[in-house]
Amino acid sequence: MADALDFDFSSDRNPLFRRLSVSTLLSREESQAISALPVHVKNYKTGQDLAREGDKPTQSCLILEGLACRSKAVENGRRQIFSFHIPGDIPDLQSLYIDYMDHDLVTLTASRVAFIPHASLRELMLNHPRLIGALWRETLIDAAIFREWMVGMGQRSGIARIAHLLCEMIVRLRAIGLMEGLSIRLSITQEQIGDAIGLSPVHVSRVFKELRAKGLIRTDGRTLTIRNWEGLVETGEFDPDYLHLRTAPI
Amino acid sequence: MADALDFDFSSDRNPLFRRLSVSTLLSREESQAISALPVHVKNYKTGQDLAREGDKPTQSCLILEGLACRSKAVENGRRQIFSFHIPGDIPDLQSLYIDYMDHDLVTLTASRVAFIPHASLRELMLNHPRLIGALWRETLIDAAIFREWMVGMGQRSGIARIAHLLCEMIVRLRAIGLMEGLSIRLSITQEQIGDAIGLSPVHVSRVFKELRAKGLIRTDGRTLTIRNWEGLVETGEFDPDYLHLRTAPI
DNA sequence: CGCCTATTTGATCTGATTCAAACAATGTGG
DNA sequence: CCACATTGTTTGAATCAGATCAAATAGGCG
Repeated sequence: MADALDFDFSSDRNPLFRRLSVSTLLSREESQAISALPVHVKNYKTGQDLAREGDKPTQSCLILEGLACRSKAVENGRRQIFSFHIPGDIPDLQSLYIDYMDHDLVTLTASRVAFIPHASLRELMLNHPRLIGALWRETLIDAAIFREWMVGMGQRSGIARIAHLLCEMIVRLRAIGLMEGLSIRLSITQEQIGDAIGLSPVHVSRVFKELRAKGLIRTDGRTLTIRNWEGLVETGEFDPDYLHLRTAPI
Repeated sequence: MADALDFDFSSDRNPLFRRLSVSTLLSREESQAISALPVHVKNYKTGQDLAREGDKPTQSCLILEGLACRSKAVENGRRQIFSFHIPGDIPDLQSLYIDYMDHDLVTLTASRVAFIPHASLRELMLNHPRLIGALWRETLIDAAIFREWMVGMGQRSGIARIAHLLCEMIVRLRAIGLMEGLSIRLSITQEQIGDAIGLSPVHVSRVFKELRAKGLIRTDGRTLTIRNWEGLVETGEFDPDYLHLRTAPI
């Protein structure tokens, strides 16, 4: 973006416009209506709550910069992470039609987030019915990703699950221009990866070692570099269709 | 229903009306519009496909009788079941805004299913905007259930997962009047339970033995009887909020 | 009845957890 | 800028939950 401190919400640079454009060809009027949405941008540090279990949000948020996750704490001090959210994602769009949050939404890095009142989104959809489908679809893709994670947790081995998650993050980050060459900045700890796919942090570490040993990836701090994409895809039994992104092959 | 061979789609007996009424108080007009939807009822035997991975459905279906599940086959001959669907459920409502099926929808018992064209549903929502939220919400609850299953697969022990699933089925069946006393007819094989929560059929059997030994349930063929609801809830760490059903306590 | 499909039980094996400790990286205040 | 604290990663050893393999029962049903 032009300026790190401010966002350009004008028509075709608007992050929401860009997001919905992936699936839906938007008209000038629709695009302008989106740009006219009243947004409220806020900065967050690592580990801050964007929404908490039990909240009844009156607005949804759009990640502009940074990384967030949705998670739920469980009895024994454990927690399950349901999804990681990168710029362009609208992680709590569901709150538009589900009264209260049944999970938390937390930043994982310093982040910049735009909030859009539910009332404005509802009005937008009433005036531009095609946007109903475009937004609804976002929540459906969300569910499709959940299903894919369920397949992993239910049926795949540890190494396949991690390889799959890495493939997913690579494809998604690449789609929004956040891959540099063959590297992504994966701002997630191994413990968080474990919370997401149901493995202990210790085992995540061992699996990473194995992925490195097999020559599939290289890690340098939090930077992840692909060494063998085909191999990674095969190991993770990864098929990007469920992301509904329609990107070029790597 | 009055007649086993036919369904009453008139206003307040209409299964879709009843379903949406759980969350939304519907007006007379809305109710009539729902009743006026062109539906096409069809009977199925056990194990038939209602939709297949790769399909591009032009209608959504509503389960009237019987039981269905959504599942996805994986490489090694395994499969993951994502959800079980009981009468009143609209298991493929997502196909309204997601072009192709990324999983299968299959009957698990003889079933009776009503199909509603997507075009009619879209028109219904355009004429009655409040129904947008009512229907969208159904897909969001769907995702909420996925999240809860993810918690189970990622964080809970085998016995907790099965207890949780049993609690879920009990609460859902009870909500539609399919619990008799403290018993439900659970028309699911132990193997299918295993496919749903990521356990081998052998282990499912052992866990059932344990649940019986603990005096939590009784099984008689496919009939499941609650012996200790509190205990079952505690074992499964079950909190029905995620179902968004608002039913009386058992 | 006899076939086919579920469930149960036993024995063995293994992927992943847990506990523990060392090590590396990152951040913080003096 | 260094010393120190904190957080994340790695490695080893012991253990365990659940998988796998194999075979015996038990139910449904044409």
